Formats: sequence, structure tokens, C-alpha cells
Amino acid sequence: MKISEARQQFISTWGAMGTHWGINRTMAQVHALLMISADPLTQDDIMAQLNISRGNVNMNIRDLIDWGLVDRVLIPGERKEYFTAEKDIWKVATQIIKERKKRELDPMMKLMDQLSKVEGDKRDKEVKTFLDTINGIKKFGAHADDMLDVLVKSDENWFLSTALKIFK
Amino acid sequence: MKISEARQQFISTWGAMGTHWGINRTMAQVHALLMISADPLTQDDIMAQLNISRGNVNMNIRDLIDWGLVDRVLIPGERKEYFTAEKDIWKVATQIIKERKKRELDPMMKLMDQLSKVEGDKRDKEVKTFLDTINGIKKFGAHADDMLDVLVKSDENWFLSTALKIFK
DNA sequence: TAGAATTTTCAAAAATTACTGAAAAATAAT
DNA sequence: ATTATTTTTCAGTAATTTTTGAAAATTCTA
Repeated sequence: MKISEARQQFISTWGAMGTHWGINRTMAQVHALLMISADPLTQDDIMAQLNISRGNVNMNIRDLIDWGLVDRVLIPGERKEYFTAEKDIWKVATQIIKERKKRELDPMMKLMDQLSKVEGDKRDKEVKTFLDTINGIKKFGAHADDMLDVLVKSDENWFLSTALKIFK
Repeated sequence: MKISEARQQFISTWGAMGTHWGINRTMAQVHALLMISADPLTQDDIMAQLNISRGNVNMNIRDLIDWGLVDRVLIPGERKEYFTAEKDIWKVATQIIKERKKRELDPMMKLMDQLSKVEGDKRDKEVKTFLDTINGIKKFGAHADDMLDVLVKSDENWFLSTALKIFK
């Protein structure tokens, strides 16, 4: 397989995978392209390589920056903005975990706290089942939260080697 | 907050969350409804409670069964089929992890293996960056695979308490 | 085996989400 | 301050995904 074909394949698959993870196809493709690009790219480079419009590139790049996965790079003497992606996959993963925890787990747990205050007789089967579910999620969420914090704060080698030694 | 309102809120939020996780809104809502329902429900119950069509219920229920999150229940003497969801959230989580590993991680790793065989001079910057990315993902994926296996096979209390004791 | 109840399928419609491209805003150069 | 370059916005359009509902298939009953 030739390098150009392999690159295409990677971008396309990473994009398809994105849709399974609540990220839109194009955003994942831009990310893939930047990950395998040795040097920073401009909006025009990305437009050309992925065959998408300027507006589309602009919006997805902004989202990627919000996610902390892409950085603006200033090249001295150049007028245009350049963009580059974090290439260490462990850092990419922890960054995604950190963001999703903030955007999804935290608000979900806040809601569970509210819902667990529902009024009603706990001997009522409907109320009991509801509260059991909510409280189960609360407990699980609290554990997950703690573990993800540890995971995100630790460095790759320490975490993975320790974890595997112990759990395997 | 009254129980009926709380239930609605839970179903609606769980549904919205689903869309962030590559699951469609309705499928997540059906799952939410079944989790907080004390007794098994029929397709008609679900249609009525979520205000959706028969075909929609049918397809989403089937998907949930494929995911291993919902089971058909036979009630003696009843003609209709009943459905129920696993209520232990740890089991729900491990089931989802197991399925996603199979559907997403495994094929992705297979692709990385192929792509790492790309032909080209490793001193070429383009080739080197590509291979570094691919190999990084391979290494990361292998670790993740091992850890998820342990996680899925262990029981909740053992895993969470051991993990927290060690890593906190 | 015929008829009734229930489930499944799937083409068409609706709803949602993503993309384009041109105009406006911002930034830099002269 | 004017012009040139680049970035950003966003209304309209396109593409994709989800939902409906009625017909077909299946399953059960007698």
C-alpha cells in the first residue's frame, strides 16, 4: 500500500469512527489529517486535501481548538494562521476524557442529584424502581469520576504499566 | 418534584445524552424507560409512553437486544411479548464496553496493522509522521484492549475498590 | 387450516444535522 | 487612512438520519 492511499484510508476511517463517538465526520477527518501531517497546515491546505469549503474548515477547526485537540501556530513572517494537532495519542485520549467528563458526566450527575430528591412513597413500586436506578447511576458516576481524574492526571507509562501489573 | 415529572426528565436527558454517544435519541429513551419501569413492558406500552410509532419501537427494541441491554420476557398466558432492561448499571456499562470494543476498537486495530505495513522510506518526513501516529495508536489500543478485558471480566466491587485504593 | 393477534419490514415523509459560499468583520501592510 | 489579505459568520441548501404507517410476514388459537 502506498503512503497516499494509506493516508486517505486513515482519514476516512477515523472520520467514520467519529460518528460513533458523537463527533461529526468532518471534524474527525480534519483531526486525522492534522495528526498525520508533519508540518502545520493552513485552512487552504485543509480545504484542498479534504475537498471541503472554507466555512466548514473554519467551524470544525474552532471546535477542535475548543476540545483542546488542535492548536493555532504562528509562523514568523507568515500572514496566514497555521494549525497543528497533538500527536501523542495518550494526551489526545486524556484530553478527550477530560472534556467529555466536563460536558457529559458532570451535568448528568448534577441531574441525578436533583432527581433523587423526587417526592413520593418509597414503598410505591414505581418510585422505588426509579430511585434505585437513579442512585445506582449516582454511585457508579462517583466512582467513574474518581477513576477518570486519576487516569487523566497520571502519566501514560505509570498508569498503564501499574494497572496492567495489578489487574492482569 | 413529582415522580411523573422526574421520570420524564430522566428519559429526556438520557435520550439527549445518547446522541453524544453515537446512539440515537429514541433508542436511549426506550432504554431509559425500561430501566425505570418496575415491570416488563409491551411494544404498545412503549409506544404510548414515548409517543412513537410501532415500527420505531420495534426497530429500536431490536437494536437494544442486539446490544445485550434489553431482554424479551415471556409472561405465561400472555400473547404479547414483553421487554425488560438490565437495571444494574455496572452490568449495563460493562455490556456497552464489551460491545463497543468488538464493534469499534477491534476493527480499528486491524486497520492499524494493515496501515503500518505501508511502503515508503522512513526517512521521508511524511512517511515517518504517518507511521509514528499509526504505531502510537496501535500501542495505545493494545493497552486499552487489555484493560477493558480485565474491567469487563471483573465484578464491580472488586474492580472499583481495588482500583481506587491503588490509584488514589 | 382459517382466522385473529402480533411482529416485522421498508418505501416515503419528516426531522435533524452538516455544508456551502458569499458577504461581513477583522487584521495586517503600505 | 486605504487597500489587501485572511478569518468568521450565517442564511439557504444539501445530505443524512430518523420516523411513520400500512402492508407483509409470522405466530398463535381453536
